[in-house]
Order: sequence, then C-alpha cells, then structure tokens
Amino acid sequence: MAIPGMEGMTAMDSTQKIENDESRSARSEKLKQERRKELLGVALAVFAERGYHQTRISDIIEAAGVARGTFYLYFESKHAIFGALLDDVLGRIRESVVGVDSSADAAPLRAQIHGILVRLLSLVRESPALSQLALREAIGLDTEIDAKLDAFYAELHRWLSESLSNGQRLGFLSAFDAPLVSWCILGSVERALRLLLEREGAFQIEAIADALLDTHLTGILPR
Amino acid sequence: MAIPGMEGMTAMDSTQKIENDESRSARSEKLKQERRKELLGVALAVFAERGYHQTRISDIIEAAGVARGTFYLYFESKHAIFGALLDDVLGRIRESVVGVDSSADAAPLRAQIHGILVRLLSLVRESPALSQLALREAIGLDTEIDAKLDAFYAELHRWLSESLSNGQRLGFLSAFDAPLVSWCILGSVERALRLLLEREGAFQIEAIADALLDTHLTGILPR
Amino acid sequence: MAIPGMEGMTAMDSTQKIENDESRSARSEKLKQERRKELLGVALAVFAERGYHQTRISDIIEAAGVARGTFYLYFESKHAIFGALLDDVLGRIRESVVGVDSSADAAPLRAQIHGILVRLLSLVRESPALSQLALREAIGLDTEIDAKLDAFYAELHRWLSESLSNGQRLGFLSAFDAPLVSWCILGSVERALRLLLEREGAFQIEAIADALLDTHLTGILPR
Amino acid sequence: MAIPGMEGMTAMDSTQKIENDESRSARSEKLKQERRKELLGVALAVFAERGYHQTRISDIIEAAGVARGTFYLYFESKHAIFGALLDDVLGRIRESVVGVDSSADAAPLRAQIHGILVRLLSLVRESPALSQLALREAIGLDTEIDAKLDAFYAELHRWLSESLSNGQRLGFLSAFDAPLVSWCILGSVERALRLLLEREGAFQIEAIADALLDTHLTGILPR
DNA sequence: AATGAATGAGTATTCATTCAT
DNA sequence: GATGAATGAATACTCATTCAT
Repeated sequence: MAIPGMEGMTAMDSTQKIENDESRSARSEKLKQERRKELLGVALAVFAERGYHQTRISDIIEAAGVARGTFYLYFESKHAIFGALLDDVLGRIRESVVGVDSSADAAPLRAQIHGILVRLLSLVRESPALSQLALREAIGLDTEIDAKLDAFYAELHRWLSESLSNGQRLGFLSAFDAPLVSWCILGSVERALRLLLEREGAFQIEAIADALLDTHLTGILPR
Repeated sequence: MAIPGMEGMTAMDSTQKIENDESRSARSEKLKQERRKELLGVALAVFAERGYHQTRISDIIEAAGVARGTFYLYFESKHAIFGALLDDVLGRIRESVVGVDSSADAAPLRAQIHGILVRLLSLVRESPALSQLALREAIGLDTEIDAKLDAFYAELHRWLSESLSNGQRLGFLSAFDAPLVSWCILGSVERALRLLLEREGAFQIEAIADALLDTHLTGILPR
Repeated sequence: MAIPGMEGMTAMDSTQKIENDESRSARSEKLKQERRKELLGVALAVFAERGYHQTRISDIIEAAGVARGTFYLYFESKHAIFGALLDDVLGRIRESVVGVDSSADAAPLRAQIHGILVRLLSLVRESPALSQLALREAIGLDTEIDAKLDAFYAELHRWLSESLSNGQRLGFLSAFDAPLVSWCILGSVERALRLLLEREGAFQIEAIADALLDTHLTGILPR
Repeated sequence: MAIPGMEGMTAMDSTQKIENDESRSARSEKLKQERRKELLGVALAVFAERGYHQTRISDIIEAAGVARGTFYLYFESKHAIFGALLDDVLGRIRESVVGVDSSADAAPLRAQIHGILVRLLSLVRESPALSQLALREAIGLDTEIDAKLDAFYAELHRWLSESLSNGQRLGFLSAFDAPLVSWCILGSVERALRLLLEREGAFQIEAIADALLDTHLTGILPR
C-alpha cells in the first residue's frame, strides 16, 4: 500500500498549497504504483499462459484494459516487465530461504530444513504462474535474464554450500564435496518444484519435502 | 559401389547399367545425407551460440555456405531443424542410459550406475552444444518441443523409477517413495550436467559422478 | 463539435468533458475513415495499373506515403483491401441497376432500360479503374473472390430474369427462355462495358446503349 | 502422330548410316513431340483445376512424372506452356468459326450460324479445361497474354463485323451499328460458353444456340 | 536427353516501440 | 498522465529457373 520510505512525508505541513501538492503527488504516486502492479499481475498471467515469446504487448494491454502507450509509461519494454516479474519471484524465493538457526535452543536441523522446503513448495503452489516464470520461461531467454538467473542460483548455491560446510565443521554432516553436493541438492529441489508446478495435485507438499530430505540426508541405501 | 569416373570403362550391359544407376543414386543419396548432416552441424553451432530465437535462417545458411532454398530442401522449417537436433541429442542420452544388469556375474550396482553417469557427463563434455540444446535452449520454446522434452523426461523417470522399485523389491534399497525420489535424482543429474556445461573445466567428471552417487546412495548425514 | 483548441475555455463540468471526448473520438474516427479511403484510392490506382499479382504492398504504401505497418492497421491483408475495393464497385453497380417501374404513369420501358445502361456505362467511364477491377482483375484470382463475383452475377441474373419473365407475363415480351436470354444479355452488357473500358473514347455511351437495346429488343433481322 | 512437314523425310536413303540417323532422329523427334503433348495435357489439367497462379511447376512435373529439368527442355517457362495451351484453344475456336457460305446453294443462313454456335458450344463441352483457360484463367494474367487474347477477340470481331456488314449490304440484315452490335453478340456468346462451362449439365447446347440466335436475330419484343 | 539438387530474388506480414494530441 | 495511430525494422518461407552430372 504505502510506498516504502514515503510514509513520513504525508505529515502535516504549514501551508495548504504545499500540503495539497504533496498529498496530490502522493496520491498520484500511489495510483501509479497500483497501476504498475495491475500491469504486472496481468502480464504475469499472460506470460505464464503463453510464454514470453508468444506473448504480445497487445495481449497484456488488452487484458489490462489500458492503451498501448500507457504500458510504456510504466515499463520500458517487454523485456523490462518480464525482468520485474522475475525479480519479484526471485525475491520471494530468497525470502523463503532464510538462514538456518544453529543456536542451542533452535528447532532441530531437520525441522528447519523441512520448513524451508515447505515454504518453497507452498510458494509454487500459491503462485504457480510466478513460479513458472522462474522455472521455465526465464531459461535461455536472454543473456541478461540468464545472468540474473545464474546469479540467483549462485547465491542460493553459496548459501547452501556454506551451510553444508558449517554442518561438516560442526560434525553434523559427513565429509563430502560440499559445493558439488549443493548443486545436486539444488537440482533436486528445482525438479521437485517443477513437479508440483506441472502435475498440480498429484503430489503432497509434505510428501515431497520428506522425500527430498530423506534422499539427501540418509540416501536410498538401507542403513 | 562403382569408383567415380570408372563407370565408362566397364561393359555397358544392362546389369552394369542398373548397377551404375544404383551406385549413382546411392552416391547422390549419400551426398544428400552429408549435406543434411552438415546443415545440422552448422545449425547446432549457431543455435548453441545465439539461442533459438536469436538465430536467423540467414545465420545458418551463411555459416553453411548454401543458398536459402537449399536449407528448405533439407528441412521444412527452422523449427524442424531444431527438432531434428533435439531428437538427436535425446537419442544419444537414451543410449547412454542403458539398463542395469542385475545378473549374478554383473558388475557391482554402484559401478554400473557410475558408468551411466560418466557416460552422460562425457556426452555433455564432448557435445556441449548439443547438450545445451536439450538443457537450455529447448525449454519453454514451444508446445511441441515442450511435449517432446516432457515425454523424454517421463521416459527417463519411468526407467529410473522402475529400477529403484526393483532394487527395493530385491532388498538392495530401503523403503521410500520411488517415483518421487526418481524425480529428485533426475533433478540432481540434470543440474550436474548443466554444471559441467556452464563451468566447463571447473569440475571433474569422476568427481561429479561420485558426488551424485554418494549423495543419493548414502546421503549427507554421517553413518 | 468543440472547436479545436477551445476546450479549455469552457467550464470543465462532466457534460462538457463527455462532449469533448465524444467530439475528439468522432474526429479521430473521421480521420481514420479518411485514411482508409485514401489507402483504398491509392490501392485502386495501383491494382488497376499493375494488376493484382504484380502489385506489391510496397507499391501501395509508397504511393500512399504511409509506413508498412500503417497499411495493416487498416486492412488485414493485400487480399482484404482488394476485396474491399471489389465490394465497393459491385455495390455501385448494384445501385446503378434499380428496379424497373411498371406502373401506369412510369416512363416507357425502353427509356427506363436505357437509363440503366447509361448509368452503368457512365460508371465505367467515370471510374475506369474501379470497373477494371471488376471486369478484369478479379477474374480467376481466387476461390473467394470468384465466389463473390459469381454471387454478384447470379444476383444480376436473377433480377434480369425475373424482370423478363414479368414482361412476358404482361405480354410486353415474346416467349423465350428467360433465364438463358438473361445470361446472353448480361454477356452483351459486360462486353459493352469492357469495350468502353478498353477503347476509351472510341464509342459514345448513348450509341452503345442504343445498340444494346436495339439488338436485344428487336434483333438484327429487318422487320 | 506424324509431324507436319516431316513425313517425307523417312524415305529410303542410300546409306544405312544416314538412314539410321534420320530414322533415329525422326523417332526421337516423334518421342519429343509426344512428351511435349503429354506435358501440355497434364499442365492443362492442373491449370484448369488450380488456376495459373496457384499452379506450381512442381504440380505439373509431379503429375507428369518427369524431372524438373525435363520440363524446361520442352518449355521455356511456366508462362510459355500456358501460352502454348492458350494458342491451342484459340486455334480450335478459330477453326470452329468458319466463314459463312453465301452462295445460292448454301445452307440457309440461320442454319449456318446455328452450326457455328453448336461447334463452339461442343468445343466447350468436350474440352472444358481448355475452354476454361481461355474464358477465365487467361484474363488479366499478363500484358503479353492479354495482348494475345485481345488480338483474338479483335479477329473474331472483325470477322463478325464484316459478316454483318455483308448481310446489311445484301439486305438480309437491318441497319445498325455493325461493329458495336458485333461486340454485343460476342459478349453474349462468350457468356453462353461460360455458362455451359460453369453449370455443366444445366443447359442443352441446342437450347443455348437457339436462344442466342433468336435473341439477336429477332429480339425479345413480340413481332 | 534426362535428372534433380541448388539457387536466390522476391514479399507479405508482425509487433515492439514512439510520439503527437 | 493517457491515448492509440503510426512506424519500420526484421524474417521465414516460396518457387521459377539453372546447370552439373
């Protein structure tokens, strides 16, 4: 609703004139943000349904009920609005993957990881269109988009790799090539998310999270 | 099988005539296949470098040194040549993934799986362009291509899932959701292949194969 | 109907606003129709000069001084603009051929028919390009166009055939195969129109109309 | 069968060599003409079915079962083979329209004209494809083709016009603008032929010929 | 003569983006 | 801000014709 960093600016000023101007611009700014969000939502739906290349600007503006030029008032290009959507979903994924609390009174490690996985899977279930953007549409689109995705995965990988290394240092985990195994795990998770996306309803989030955990924690050989 | 330029030196009986005709048409057929393969090779390189959408037919024919019409003599469309390349790489991957031999005198299971992984990874190392086609370019291109890829992964998954189920039945493997875990493993392998593709030289094939095996066989928890 | 540049000088109540909007959209609609008509006119000239197949979209847009895309803003395709022109000319011909008034105080039959012929011939003289479209260019172009032409001629034929049958019933005309003779007459008229088109200036409209009338009314044998 | 002007060349010569060569070349010439005719027949069928522009050289050579290059051995171009076919049909029409015999012991004028019309209509019935070429496909194709058609019609017109003038001079026909009326009659006939072509079976040749004759000879007014 | 692989000029149509109103 | 008419670069595909074998 309120624009971050703008909240304080609506405080009463001494002159009516300024107050009016400010409140007017604040209001218009608000309207602008709302329209922007509406466009983002519409574009998301269209991109998810038709794919990036099959989507025409016309599809978006028709669905949004705005004029052609209006679109370019809010986004520099087709590429830009896709980038904005991608940033959005990548941000949400980032938020789902918070650090593991290794303090004494923290939840058991397994439960924490389980939570992360459930959050990720729920994100896919609740925002399938957005997820599809990151998991399918964005791949191989563009050097710029590719770089963005690569950076994101690198970031995830760094976080996971360091977590695993920590676990190894603390003796929680066995000795293995942490960076390499991190990529494997990321791959598993990515495929699991895609699974939920493509075969909606065929799998339970809990079941997937457990399968991911068990496979990677204890493997498939009998103990 | 007549030697080029030697036909006139033999008696011109009807048999010879037919033979000549056959050899001539066989030769032209051979040339045709060569031309086709050359076009495929060139297109592969261009697709891998620029991506499907950034690739124009002009790029391919210029690189191949043939005329515009010649391209369409061998492939119905840009889409068709991409499909042919994809079929090619999917076929190669299929060949790399042969059945596991569970007879008494067979190699140990681990060694067999290790072999499969090494074959897959080698394929990526040796044919990075072709691999990139399957792992990046083909994703989200087209409903038809998508269906082809989906079918391929479904096939891989079926094979893996049944293999795991077999292992469980024989007591080699612990109890787990075989279909789900199969997807996880496929995800790991896919990411590992992509890793080799993107960070060429940063990883050793053997190391990756081992990491994949260990993670999934015994997990990352200490035993 | 607001005067351009005057809008701001009137009170900005909602009624005015709507009126302004309406006049603005009406004006733009008018401009659009004008642009469309201009394109039709230019295309007509080019089609008449070069023929359908020899005419490229470039010819039309260059002559019209608009951009490529603009053309497609007004017409779906080359075929579509030709169809629109054909509809235009067929409509005009239809208008030229009004029903014959057989009431007691009507003009004599001969004079009425003479009038129809003169109108048709004048149409050709005044809009030779348009006429050429219907009489030459449209023939054998396309199944769709063919169907349109056939339907038009069938309509003309039905009208003429019924008129003749009426005349026979009323005793004005002798006994003959009305449908067949109608086709003959249509053929004569068509050729006469083509004559005027191709040998512009060599014949007088009145002379042609008289010749057509006399030939079909009383024949070429002496009475 | 035999090539006009070539029959005498197969007479016995003194030397075997020459005889062989000549007979061989005569035979090959014969074969050549046969192949040419076959191509013409096939092209005719295809042109009639699909129309000139929709017909591809591929359609013709596939239907004829010859190679691409072979076509160009017999005809310079697509345009040329169409021209040859058009010449053929125009020639046949010319043959159908022979001079009217005005000698004392000749058949009555009406019967003679009736014969001409029946010949023309029969030509259309027996060679609808060929007729369609002249009556539909050839129109507006090309300046060259147009000129050929125009010249043909002019020729027909000249013949008819002079015949009518003769009749007038001899008192058989009333006074009218012979050239103009000739065009009207040509138009009627043309349309009648087209009628037979398009509504095959709906009309009898005799009926059409009679309708044409009656309309133009005595008109549609009661006598 | 016959073949058919190769050629390459030719063109309708699309669609992201701009900009005058 | 909003509009939507105008823009024009971009491009896959066709097909008549040639020519080496």
